[in-house]
Amino acid sequence: MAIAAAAATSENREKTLSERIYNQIRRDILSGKLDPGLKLRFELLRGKYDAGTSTLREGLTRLAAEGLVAAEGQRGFRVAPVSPKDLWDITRLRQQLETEAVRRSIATGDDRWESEVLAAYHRLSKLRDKESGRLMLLTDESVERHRAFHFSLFSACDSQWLTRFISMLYDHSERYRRFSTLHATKPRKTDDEHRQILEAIIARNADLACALLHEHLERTAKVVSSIAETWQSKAA
Amino acid sequence: MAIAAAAATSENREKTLSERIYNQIRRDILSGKLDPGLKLRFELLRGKYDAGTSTLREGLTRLAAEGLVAAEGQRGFRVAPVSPKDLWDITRLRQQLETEAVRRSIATGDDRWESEVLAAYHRLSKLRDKESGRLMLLTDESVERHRAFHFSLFSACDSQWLTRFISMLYDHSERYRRFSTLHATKPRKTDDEHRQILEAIIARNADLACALLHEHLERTAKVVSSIAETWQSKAA
DNA sequence: AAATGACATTATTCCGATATTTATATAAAT
DNA sequence: ATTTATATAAATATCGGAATAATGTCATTT
Repeated sequence: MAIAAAAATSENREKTLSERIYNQIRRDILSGKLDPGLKLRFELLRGKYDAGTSTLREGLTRLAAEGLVAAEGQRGFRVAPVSPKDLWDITRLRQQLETEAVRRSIATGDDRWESEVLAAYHRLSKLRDKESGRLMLLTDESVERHRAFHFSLFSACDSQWLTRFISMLYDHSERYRRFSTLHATKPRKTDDEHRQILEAIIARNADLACALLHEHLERTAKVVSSIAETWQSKAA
Repeated sequence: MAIAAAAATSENREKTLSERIYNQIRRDILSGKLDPGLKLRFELLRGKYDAGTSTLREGLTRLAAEGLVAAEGQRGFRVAPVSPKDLWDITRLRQQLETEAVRRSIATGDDRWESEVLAAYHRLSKLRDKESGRLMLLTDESVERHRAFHFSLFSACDSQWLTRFISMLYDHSERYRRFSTLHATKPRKTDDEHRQILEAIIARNADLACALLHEHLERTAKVVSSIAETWQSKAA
């Protein structure tokens, strides 16, 4: 079910060129291929993404509404800058919104939901590297499974707006995470944290699950911001 | 300060045609001039707003990202539909986000912030109709002052993301409120509620202020949804 | 009733021309 | 040398129309 939904969003949704362009640029920003603060000139983009200016503007405008690119009056677009303050702002809100969503999920979710969480965790934990035994966090596949796990935690929450906001924040976090992981020296072991959250969910212990999730997000942000010395230069 | 900021957003920001178009259509949707579910054909819009298709698409795309218009693959755009469920979804989130923002404001706000809240309330309460003594809620001026008051409550909260989300939800709420007020028989007296919130803020009583705000939003939503029988037809 | 196919409508996209604005380089002045 | 002014270049913003593709309509056929 979750897999089908993921496939639907990445293929069925891309009916128009505009959608494709939007997703392409989006991916390139989230993956760090386009550095924060980078000026996005149309001449360049037209060649790179093979589309007309109108179509490009549409994609960029949409990304601007999401906060992934910054648009200034008559001065074009640039990749949204990053900053520690922004990271912590995002993290604080994620903590509040995601724990709220988890609570709602636990309150209304059924067995099917539980099994979905379990399945999502299973798919995520299967991503260990054969040799090192560590999770591989930067492949497209693992990024997708990581996202799927986190979202499964509150997939039983039926608030469209809550899900939407969480989704926006998650994507921004993901950019920070990827960006920092590129510069990281030693990877963190997140699997334990994920499993603990899973167990709390299955046990229907909302308080525990939320505390663990809260802490999980806190730690992630700490790791990311600890490698943030190099940011300032790029953001400028 | 708040007035200057408001003027800046409505004039300085409108450097490009795209901005103007976006704001115009936005206003027309929020004010109910464009009914929920209405198909937005380019042929029509080009005449109505005097702009080319590229520019219009840009505006509509932006509005779609905000949720004020619905965009479907190759089937164009339409004004976002309304539903009781959506209203309550929005209301629940507003209650949570705005109370959080108020708490943060009370925690960090200084005297200047307090006086801003007071001033905003004063400007709002001055809007009573000379004859009936009731608040006039549908003029542009009163809509703006009402918004200014609500946002002053947490203007000392420095979270960009929180403010942004609240802003999005507020606008959607406003559409519901306007829409229902058009069909309302007897207007509600909200002035007392506003004043009570103000007093709790000045007293720095966070719990009380949040409880009052929570209740205020609850009542507003109840009034709006009670006049919602006519919705379904329009949304279709 | 369901399926087919022709036709009109609409959405999407690109392109080239133009106006406007911003950025840059050069020269003049203090 | 720093500032100011001016000329030049570069980039953005916009339009309008043409080409393409998808969708919707409706009569006809099965």
